[in-house]
Amino acid sequence: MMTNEITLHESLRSVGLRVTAPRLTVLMSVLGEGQHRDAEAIAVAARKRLGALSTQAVYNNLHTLEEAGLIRRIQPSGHPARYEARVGDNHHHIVCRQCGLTADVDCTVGAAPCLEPSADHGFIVQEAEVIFWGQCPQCQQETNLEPKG
Amino acid sequence: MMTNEITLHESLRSVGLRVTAPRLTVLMSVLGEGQHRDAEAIAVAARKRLGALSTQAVYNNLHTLEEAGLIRRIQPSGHPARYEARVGDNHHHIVCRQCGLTADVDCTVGAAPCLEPSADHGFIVQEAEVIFWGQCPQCQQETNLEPKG
DNA sequence: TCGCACTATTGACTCATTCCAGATTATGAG
DNA sequence: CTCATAATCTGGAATGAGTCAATAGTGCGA
Repeated sequence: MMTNEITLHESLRSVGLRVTAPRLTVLMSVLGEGQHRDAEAIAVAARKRLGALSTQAVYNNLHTLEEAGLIRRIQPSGHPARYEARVGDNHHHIVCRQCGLTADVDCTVGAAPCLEPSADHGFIVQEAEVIFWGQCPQCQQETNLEPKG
Repeated sequence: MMTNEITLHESLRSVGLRVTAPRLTVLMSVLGEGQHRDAEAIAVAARKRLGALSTQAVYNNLHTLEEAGLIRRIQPSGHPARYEARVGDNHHHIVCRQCGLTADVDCTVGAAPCLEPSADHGFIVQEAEVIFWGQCPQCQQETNLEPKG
């Protein structure tokens, strides 16, 4: 706990960011249990520790931390943006169409597979993003319980 | 023109949809020039032909047409949803981070590449979506014109 | 031709996120 | 340690994309 906090403190400083209670807490909330949380969930978690925290501060810090490369944002179609701690490795995500639950997926192919589009239309390609769409275990159960589809 | 309209009329009927002027026009606007347009652009294009059309009707029809499989929706992170006509083949998209311009990309690998995630976490995987992020030619130029990055 | 289920319209409303202006505060220089 | 200041936080208003709900209108099969 304490140790962890000191470590986070250092990683903030190492990327040239000021260390504030809100920032530290937001970072902890992204890194902590229940990965791939959205801004709202992160705000709730952070407020639980700080007592109070403005929504704006949550968004500010999420952006700042993302720009600094400490966290990563994923925004699945039709769901609010989610944030995760794993950065640097290129893994993908599987998202539940119903509830938006998101999980990590390591690509079987190992190396980034189709990151070289055939025709790039003159675009400079910076990054490839792969999202698997499906249904999470929880929603599968709920669907099965209903008599009609 | 006329011929085209008759064809669209038939394809609507073939999927069991009623043919109304708004619906036909929205479909034409998605299919027409300037692919990958967002709802707003489609509404503008449709109004140009019809004189008037409610935003709601545009959204209703986009959903209806998508459910019927006549058009496809893509929603790149941070940009409004875009619609395209190509359906059935599995191609991907390259999106400009700055302006959101979207283009089609056929994957070099041919068959869908990494569509089999290693660990699915109990998810039922329905579909894989690949988005390439980059910078379109237009925005490249504008970036180069600015002295500072 | 008629009726009704499907569509369109209008306007209010939600949700995630951003903008703004003023109050606080972390941090480096002295 | 103290101060100045630029970065950060707060509260509230605003935005933009999209949805909901009720009423009016219409395509199309009988």
